[in-house]
Amino acid sequence: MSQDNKGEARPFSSSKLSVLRKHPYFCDLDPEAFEQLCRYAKHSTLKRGTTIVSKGDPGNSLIAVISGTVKISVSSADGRSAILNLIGPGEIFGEMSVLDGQPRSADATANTNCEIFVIDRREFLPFVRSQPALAMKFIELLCARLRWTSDQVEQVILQNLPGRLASALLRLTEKHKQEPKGRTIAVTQQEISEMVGMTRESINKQLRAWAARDWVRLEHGAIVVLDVDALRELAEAGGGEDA
Amino acid sequence: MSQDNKGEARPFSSSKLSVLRKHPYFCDLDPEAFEQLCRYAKHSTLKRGTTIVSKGDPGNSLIAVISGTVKISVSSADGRSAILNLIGPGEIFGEMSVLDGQPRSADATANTNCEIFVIDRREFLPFVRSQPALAMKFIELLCARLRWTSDQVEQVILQNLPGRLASALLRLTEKHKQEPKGRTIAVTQQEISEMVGMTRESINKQLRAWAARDWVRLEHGAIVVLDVDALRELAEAGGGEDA
DNA sequence: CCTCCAGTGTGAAGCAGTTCACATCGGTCT
DNA sequence: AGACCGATGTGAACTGCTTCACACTGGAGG
Repeated sequence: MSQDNKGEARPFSSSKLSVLRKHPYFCDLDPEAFEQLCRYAKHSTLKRGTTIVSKGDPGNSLIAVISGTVKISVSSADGRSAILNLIGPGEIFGEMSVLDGQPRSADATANTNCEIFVIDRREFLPFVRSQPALAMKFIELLCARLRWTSDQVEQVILQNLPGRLASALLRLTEKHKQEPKGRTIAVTQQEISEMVGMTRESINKQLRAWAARDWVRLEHGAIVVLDVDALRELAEAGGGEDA
Repeated sequence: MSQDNKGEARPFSSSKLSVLRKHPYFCDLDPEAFEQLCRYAKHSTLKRGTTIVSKGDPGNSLIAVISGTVKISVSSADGRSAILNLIGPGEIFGEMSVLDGQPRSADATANTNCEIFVIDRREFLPFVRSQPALAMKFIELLCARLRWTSDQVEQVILQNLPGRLASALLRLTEKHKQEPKGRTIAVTQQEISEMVGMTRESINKQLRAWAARDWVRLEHGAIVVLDVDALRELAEAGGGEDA
């Protein structure tokens, strides 16, 4: 995997894990159960670009992101790749293989330098079975994932470039809705293009057109959404005509 | 909804429910639990084309298909629609809204005349909570759905027409793998086109080309896959070059 | 400070798939 | 048996996006 796996056997580190504690998936979980879960976690730091899991691998672990972002993607034989999701601090991924025992359905790579916690399937699965409340939490998580992915199918099949791009930007602002006014999405145009399944060049041209109308502002490695309503209208119209 | 909802208050009908009993989701469930589940079920018969649920509705029920097939789809403002899944006898749908309480994420319509059982959320949800084994079953179901949908995203973004079509046919043969030799898929070309997100005309031309090479045989309202390996090769190559 | 290089910006040419316009075919209903 | 309609088959024109080929620019790191 990586050459710099520090802290292999550090079972509990409450300051780091507090990031997880705050997240919707865990915030209203029984404190005792959460603490027990933490005991299984192994810490790792990863450099940008490191492969964490590969599609087809046996899925032996659940991963929680402490800092940085992880890219969930798939790639084709000819090198093109599609980004399915970006996982940020406090979120988890890899739960699907852990829960159903099937191989990994996608690749995961560190999109920036990352800190992660890894929980082994053999320890985690019995724990879920014994904690009905936690099982219900995971059901909710899977439902959320399914809605996210279904949305993506819907957009890619039904909408053209402007519509898809608008939808993708809105979906990303939803996730990152930190400050009410600072709708800054920290993604490159290349990344967006791989999320919506179109070329970077096409995405760039569309974004420039919107920037000229003050719907968005383009920064290096980031996009600031200025006019949410305009984008929402486009997304809902399917992008048919580009006002 | 529909004008011909017969048998509104028929709580138990073991002959009909045996179709469900055989299905992977329920086959190894505790018999007593299954029987109790059945008591909540209400029977309905639906004519082809009937709307069962609409996107955005509150999700108050879980639906099991006894006979016929149900189409899960979404549609855009301009009338185009995308098929997300086809649900056959013994399968269930609508579980997502029941489990997470969010609105329906797609439309469901009777693709043929159908018999269904409907289970109310208020009765079903406490039942899942009280049956950890059933909760784990639903976790597996959600994982399977997520894999199906992620596959669809992957294909639509990464592959061109031949690749997508090949992948879609393979996915459908997987579901219907009844007899080892009779790989007949009962879908119209229109339906396939809405699953892969391309026009019927384009799909028809590609299918004809394959029929000329004896990779498939075209029937009315059905496609018979003759050369699975040829299609698999195309699907894995992403459809790049069409041999 | 200067050198990289990942990220961005932009035009011209090509083509995969759409759109539109039909013809035919098969099953079902009366 | 005829009428009807959903499903299939097919060509010609059109177009949205890709492909390719560049120039630029800002920030990180020696």
